[in-house]
Amino acid sequence: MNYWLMKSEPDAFSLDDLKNRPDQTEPWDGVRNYQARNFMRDDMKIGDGVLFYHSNCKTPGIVGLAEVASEPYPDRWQFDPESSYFDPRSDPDNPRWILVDIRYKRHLDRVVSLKEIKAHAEDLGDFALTRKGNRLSIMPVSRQQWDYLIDLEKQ
DNA sequence: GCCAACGTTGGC
DNA sequence: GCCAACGTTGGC
Repeated sequence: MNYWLMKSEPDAFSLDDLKNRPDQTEPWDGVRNYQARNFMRDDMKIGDGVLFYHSNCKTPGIVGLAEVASEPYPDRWQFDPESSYFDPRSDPDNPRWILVDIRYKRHLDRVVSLKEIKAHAEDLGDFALTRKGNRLSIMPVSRQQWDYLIDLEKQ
């Protein structure tokens, strides 16, 4: 089992939005970054743990838990010319953008903020979230980091 | 709203 | 293949 952190802007799609979806499940569409795509396409397995992170908001941080809920499959918006996610260079026979579904698990009792995570950077070790200039929207989390971050919730 | 970081694009 | 221009991300 692998662990991940996935960023979302709450104004666009929040953890509450995920919770309120039918089956509490949503395709993680709109990813147009190759590194993030590769994680979804090559490394994610059904049941993998997901830290749901709110970015670009008042208090950026981890707000809850989700899980990978599907095998990888093509993002349909890449073929829709009306969509802002349309990619005219994606070949339907060999789709460029691949996603997985994400299912809601629970909210944390409180937000574990980026500020707080940074304060524990030394304990967390190498972590994409706290690396300088990090812009990845999907990143791997080690088991140790997962446990540590969820432990912070209770402090 | 600002701006640093950084990925992508396209001319050459 | 280089690299300047440009667009986006995302913290602050």
